[in-house]
Amino acid sequence: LNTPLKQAATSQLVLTERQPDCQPLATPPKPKETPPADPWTPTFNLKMLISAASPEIRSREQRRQLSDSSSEAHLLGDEYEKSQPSRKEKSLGLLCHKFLARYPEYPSPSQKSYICLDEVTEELHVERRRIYDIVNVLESLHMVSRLARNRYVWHGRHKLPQTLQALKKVGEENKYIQQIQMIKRREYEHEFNPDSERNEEIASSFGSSEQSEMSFVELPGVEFHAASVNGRKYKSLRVMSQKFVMLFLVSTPRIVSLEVAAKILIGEDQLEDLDKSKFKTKIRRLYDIANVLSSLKLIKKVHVTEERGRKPAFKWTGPEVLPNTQDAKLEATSTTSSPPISESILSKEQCSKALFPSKGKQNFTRHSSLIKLVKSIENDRRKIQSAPTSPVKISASTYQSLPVFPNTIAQFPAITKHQLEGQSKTAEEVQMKGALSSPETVPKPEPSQQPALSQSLGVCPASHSSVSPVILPHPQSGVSYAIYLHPSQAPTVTTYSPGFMLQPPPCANVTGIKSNNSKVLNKIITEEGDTQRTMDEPTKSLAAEERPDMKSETSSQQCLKRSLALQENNLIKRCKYDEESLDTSLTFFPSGYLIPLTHCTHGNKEECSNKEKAGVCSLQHTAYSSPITGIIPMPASEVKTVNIPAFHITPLNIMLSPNSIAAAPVLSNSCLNSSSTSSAPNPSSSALNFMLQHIGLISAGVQVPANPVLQHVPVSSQSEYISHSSGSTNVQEGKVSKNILQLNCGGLSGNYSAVIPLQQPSAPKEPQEPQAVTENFFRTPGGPNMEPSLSANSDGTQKISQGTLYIPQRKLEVSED
DNA sequence: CATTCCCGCCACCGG
DNA sequence: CCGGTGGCGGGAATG
Repeated sequence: LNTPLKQAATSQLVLTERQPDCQPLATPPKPKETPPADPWTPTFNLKMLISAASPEIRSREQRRQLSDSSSEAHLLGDEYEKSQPSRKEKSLGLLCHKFLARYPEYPSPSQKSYICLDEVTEELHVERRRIYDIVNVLESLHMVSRLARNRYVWHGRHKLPQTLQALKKVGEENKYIQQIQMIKRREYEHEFNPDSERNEEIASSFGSSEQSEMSFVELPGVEFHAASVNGRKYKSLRVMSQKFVMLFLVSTPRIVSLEVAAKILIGEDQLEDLDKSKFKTKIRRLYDIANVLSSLKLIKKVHVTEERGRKPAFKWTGPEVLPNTQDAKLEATSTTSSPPISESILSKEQCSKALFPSKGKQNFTRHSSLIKLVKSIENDRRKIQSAPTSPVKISASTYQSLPVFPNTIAQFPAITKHQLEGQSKTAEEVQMKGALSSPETVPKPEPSQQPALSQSLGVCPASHSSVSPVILPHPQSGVSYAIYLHPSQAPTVTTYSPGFMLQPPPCANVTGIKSNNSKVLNKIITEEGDTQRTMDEPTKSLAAEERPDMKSETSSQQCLKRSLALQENNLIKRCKYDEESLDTSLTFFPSGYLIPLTHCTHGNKEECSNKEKAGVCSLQHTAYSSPITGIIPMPASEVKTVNIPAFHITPLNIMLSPNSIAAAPVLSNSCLNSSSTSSAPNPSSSALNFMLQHIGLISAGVQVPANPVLQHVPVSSQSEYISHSSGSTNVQEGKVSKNILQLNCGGLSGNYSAVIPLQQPSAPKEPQEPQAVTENFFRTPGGPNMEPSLSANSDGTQKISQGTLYIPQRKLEVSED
């Protein structure tokens, strides 16, 4: 009752009036007509321009609000009122566009532009509150920073790359990937037993999250308003926004569903209440944030369709984040206590401020952090003991080879070279380093000085390491890698992937592995929004999906829908596991193509598990291996067929006892941590794809169509095309032995074989099987070498040799509305 | 009905 | 104490 209905009534009126004359027909009610330009604002043209960018939303806009009150009298009478204030016109997204239009994306450093909230609100005709929403998220990306009351400085996108890099790093440090996995898994389980709460809530508690709690990620170069940012109980938007972004940067297909995001964000601070209302609120906030991010074109809305229906999600469309190679270098140089060099622009004072935010007050506020830490430890322990059988999927995608402007393949080489040589490079690139670590998370306040800083990289939050049981230093060394592709068992397998999957990427710098897991991945993504999407998105192409077989019905329908896929999979289909395997763990059953890559030179740069300091980390590796060339093709002979581990492999050496299933999750965590810490590049599917293209195995044009359906490209043709174009590659045959299907294919650089384990019908879900540990060993160069004890598995099957890159297949369906 | 998310109350906070 | 901030959630608009 307190909220005035305000204009609602009027608008309603207008609406109703309008409808009749508009179009009685079923045709979409949405008014297409563009409003006659009628500038009433200096910025009008700008707006128009902007709105042009966003197809949907245009429409006659303004007028109304202020102007009409007076004219309302007469206007009201007749409905020629085309002005339909419509909600969209007031959307945060549009507002944000307008806002952004006022400032240059890349303002010249010399002249800073300031933002005065009062002016903005006035010019844009919005309530202040809304501007805060926008500014807050911009602030979280360091695109603006607050100077004082009502005053902000506009930085534009200059800092964006660094920010993203920083966020990514932090995201990796938190175990977001795992958390996501966990959530999905739980969800999955719930599907079948709705009510049984089970003690699984165990799983529910996310693994820790602890650290980084409420910390706002700062950049060294960013000037921040004194105490403000760190100082108070910054409940959210800013932080939430950063975390949201982190989720994108960390998850492999760069798609995050609202639901998952909300859960994670909630879980992070207070795993206690899983309130429903809280969830709703979170979602609301996420929409707010998403709208702004969308305006920035960093993300776009999509829908993921799983068996359960489609859920709103967002896809990252922003720049990929580079591995911070140079970062490392910098780090090395600047390791010591001396202030970070970073960019010239920033002042030392500022840096220090950032690093050592004043008082520990916040620490107290965040009292919970300690508690959480403890909890997380407990959790871990529990997990170890009772971990679900299902393997955890981890995607270590630390490494993004692609710079910001991916599309052009042509650029690639150039860029690479640039990276290799250009040590110094632009200021922008350089600065990244440290400061990210959130000081406050650490239980005890750090006194002063040096440490924190630079280390973004090196320093692993103690908390993590302490918690995770198994942390192995991860040494580095050349290792051979294999790409393990998971053929989807699903009827609708994506066709194309297999085609190129088989090819050994000669020079990919692939190191990561990902294991997929359950249904989590099965989904269809529907994009909505701008139609004008260019070919790009290598990522999409690689996206893989794996699906549990069950539910074939639905999937089958989908299959029909998209005609593709069927055939090609014959081969693959065989691999499909029987239905019963649906139990989560099985889903994963490893099946796929194993592609041996070869040495991966790049080591992880530093993995400073504990002892090492950033400085120590060896960067050299990265230095010489170009992002793309990290791997040297290895002759087939050398390749050993390996069993697919349920898990993913990370550059760490991990040993698992065969039977400790529980260990899996834990391991992954530890892996993650370590991997995250290290800047070691992990392959990302996009990178791979990219690489393949680059190499010529796949033609750019062929690239997996973002939306097969839309494009109507028959799968078969596609695959053919691919194989032809690539020429050298083709799958020759597969033979099944035991439960392994082996494929051999000739590649440019030799023959490779792929192994696809088949599930034995009789085989009961073996709890243990998945756990097979995977590991690849890297020998520590100098130090004690970690002894790759692969032997982890007792039965021969379980072992995996070196790194394996597992790429789950997913069917992506993109459709825009 | 579900999804999206605008609006603005009102608690805070910093000055 | 005041006005800028910005959590937060109702419920309207839209799908």
